[in-house]
Amino acid sequence: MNFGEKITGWYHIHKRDLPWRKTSDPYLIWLSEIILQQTRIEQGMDYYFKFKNAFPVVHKLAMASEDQVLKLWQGLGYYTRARNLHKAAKQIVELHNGVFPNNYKDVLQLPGVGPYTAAAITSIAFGEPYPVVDGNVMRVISRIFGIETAIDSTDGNKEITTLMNKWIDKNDPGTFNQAVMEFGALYCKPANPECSACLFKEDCYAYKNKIVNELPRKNGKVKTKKRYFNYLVIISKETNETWLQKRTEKDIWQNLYEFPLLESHNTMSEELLQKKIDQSGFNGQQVKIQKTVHDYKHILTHQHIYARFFVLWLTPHHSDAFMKAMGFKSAFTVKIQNIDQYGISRLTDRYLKENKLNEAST
DNA sequence: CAGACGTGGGT
DNA sequence: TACCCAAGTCT
Repeated sequence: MNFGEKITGWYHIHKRDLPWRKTSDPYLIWLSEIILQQTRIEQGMDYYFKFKNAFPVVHKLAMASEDQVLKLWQGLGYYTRARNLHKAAKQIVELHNGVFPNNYKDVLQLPGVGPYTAAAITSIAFGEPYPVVDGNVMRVISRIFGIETAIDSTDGNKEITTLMNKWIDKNDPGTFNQAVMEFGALYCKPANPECSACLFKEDCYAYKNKIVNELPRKNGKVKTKKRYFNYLVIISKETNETWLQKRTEKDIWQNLYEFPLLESHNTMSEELLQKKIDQSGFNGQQVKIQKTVHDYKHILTHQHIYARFFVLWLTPHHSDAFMKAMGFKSAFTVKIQNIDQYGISRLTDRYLKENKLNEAST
């Protein structure tokens, strides 16, 4: 069986018409690859166009601020990708004179670019013979060739890479790579694969042995943690302002903005918050919890966040003292109508969309 | 090398 | 509901 010929033949007939397949610009191919890491095409598509429009060339991206890049990335998740994208653009301008590097070794040096992405970019844009090994490829190869080694192990990855190296078309590695991925996305899917219509029916180890649903094998899974986020939505009606702060810790949503946050080990009641305020040294009489918006359960891969938003009304003068007493050192005021200029998480975005801050009087 | 890191869709 | 997973990388 000539796997390479068969799968590229299939690809020429079945491939989807995707925007980043219409270009040979390594910058745009890189952009699409970063956006598509761990992300479905339907989910990343809009972002590809947004970034392409805002930053048509790498130089423009390098000139932007990180805040601008994160704002545009808002809602896509895995925000490290956005920060690295920006960092890499600056690096290309400074180290490569604004010209996108044209070989595997140099591309691999860019922040946010690992073995998969470097292989994808250089094979597609420059015809370098490096095989891609992503989730699709691991699934397709492990099923057809019967790799039973766990794919989330070093050995498993190595076995897949060896087979891809064996079959890659040195004359057109980009097409071969995309063919395997496309086949994994459209036919050899994780659940309910199209085995009855599959051109590898006669060859596929998993199909012949009736273990399609057991391959690829995987080892580990991680436990999910519960976290309790208590946001303080502080409203100064006199100035139409609220307070925000930037998440600078090495944690989720790094460098995005949010309301001042009190994280706790358990649910925080209004009474408990009131108590914390009293204990802060701030005169608790001057602040009243107007309302509490709770029941926001925000689900991340390995974290369940139970969030509630306490709405507090304070005069500008009192809110200043309040923030100081409560220990929010880096928080700052912002006009309510300007909040949408800040990059925020889906959770904060959802709250904002469902609650009008300046109509909090009811 | 195990654990982090988002979001949304499917079963 | 809970769990899986999607064109991975970094620490």
